[in-house]
Amino acid sequence: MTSLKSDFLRTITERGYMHQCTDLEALDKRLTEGCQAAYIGFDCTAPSLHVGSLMQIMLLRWWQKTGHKPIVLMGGGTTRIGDPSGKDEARKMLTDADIGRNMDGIKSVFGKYLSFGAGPGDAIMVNNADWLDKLNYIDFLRDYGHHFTINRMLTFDSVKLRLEREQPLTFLEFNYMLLQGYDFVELFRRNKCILQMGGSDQWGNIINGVELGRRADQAELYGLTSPLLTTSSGAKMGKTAQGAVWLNADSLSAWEFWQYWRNTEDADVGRFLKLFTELPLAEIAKLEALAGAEINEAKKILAGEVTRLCHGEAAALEAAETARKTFEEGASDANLPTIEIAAAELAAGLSLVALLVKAGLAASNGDAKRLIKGGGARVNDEAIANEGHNLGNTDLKDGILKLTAGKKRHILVKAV
RNA sequence: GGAGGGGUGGCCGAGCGGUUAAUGGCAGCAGACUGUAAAUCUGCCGACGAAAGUCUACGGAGGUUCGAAUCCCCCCCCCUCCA
Repeated sequence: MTSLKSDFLRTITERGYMHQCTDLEALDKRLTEGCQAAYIGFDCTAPSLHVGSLMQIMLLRWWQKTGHKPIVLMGGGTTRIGDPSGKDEARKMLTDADIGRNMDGIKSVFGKYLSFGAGPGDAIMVNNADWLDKLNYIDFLRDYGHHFTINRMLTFDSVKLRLEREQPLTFLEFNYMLLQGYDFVELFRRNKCILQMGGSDQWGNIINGVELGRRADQAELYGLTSPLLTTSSGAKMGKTAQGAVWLNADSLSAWEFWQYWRNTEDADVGRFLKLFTELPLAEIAKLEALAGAEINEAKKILAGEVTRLCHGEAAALEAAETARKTFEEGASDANLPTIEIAAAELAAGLSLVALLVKAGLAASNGDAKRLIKGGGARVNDEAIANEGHNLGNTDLKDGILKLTAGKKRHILVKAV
């Protein structure tokens, strides 16, 4: 591995992005011969990407930083089919309108990580609906179908696992890999794209593209995957109680995003610093060596760096400061998530249960009661164990009341 | 088309006429211990209701019964084998 000559491969190997590569040596050589194009495809299944895609985004960023051209492929066409990779069941069909909306939401995040333009090293964004939607069924089968054997397709995990688990796999989904394979060939033809990257669950799909390129165009294409990320305790990356850790600020606030990284498990700090920040490796080595409570400093740096990339410097600093005041001083900070309620409603006496629900700290009245009964509810940092507790104007301090559920979830309630 | 096996709460998976809002596990929430970590231990874990209680839930629709997730009929869906 130390023999790698290209900046890109050396960097991503050192930092832990590398899982599998179709031909590491040949790709390494290609990359030393000047600017190349590579792509990663993104499904349009939700209005925002989440941290599960962050490693892929960082790969494209390193790709560009090391002198190459990134292509962001929006799966406007393939999302109409649905990738069966790693899934036990077909996803419900998304309408074209949903896909369009999702794509609009997803697009915005790339501008923060990549520099787009018309120059040779500038990133571009393409939508595979542009070519997939126009495909003619019979033509496609005749031109490309004969390059794929069912025998081979059945050996890919996305298909094999479904069959082994006796879960249905529809013909629609079965076709997905052909289309993704065709995407690669299309991007090779259009943009001289020679590399497709993706998560390890995309290996089969990527291989199909590489092989199709060789068979159809005698092209030498490459594939590279990143490892599936789990936390040290085995959980899939990017899930919290509230759901996925979204990258778009309107899906998840910068504050919550910062908090997610701040709460990284000790054992993951070094790994995450390498993958999700651009700090030099020497500095990361020092940070991850911190023992005991000191590693919290490394977590703050991690949170700050990742948030800065995704949400900007100002948001990152603000989140850090809010966290400092809230957790280290035990004070309130005006930048904590805030909801507003009518002053009259509070003056008339409002139950703590109702307010917890209103603030989103409890899912239902029953949930709120359980929270209170369990000793997890606090008003202005004072624990309240009485389920029937009522709040009034006297609970306001400068027109604001601090509501807390558990140790970490704080909401400011502002009477207006 | 034929034969057999299935569809249970976010997931896995018991139950197979009442005491079953439905065992158990996972996930989740809260508390304790800590460092806004992990592990561990404890409690909670359908909705509404102050409560009594009411409602919703075991693929869908009917039926039998005092009473059904459990029995019967029809329908839908999935899996396996056969044609």
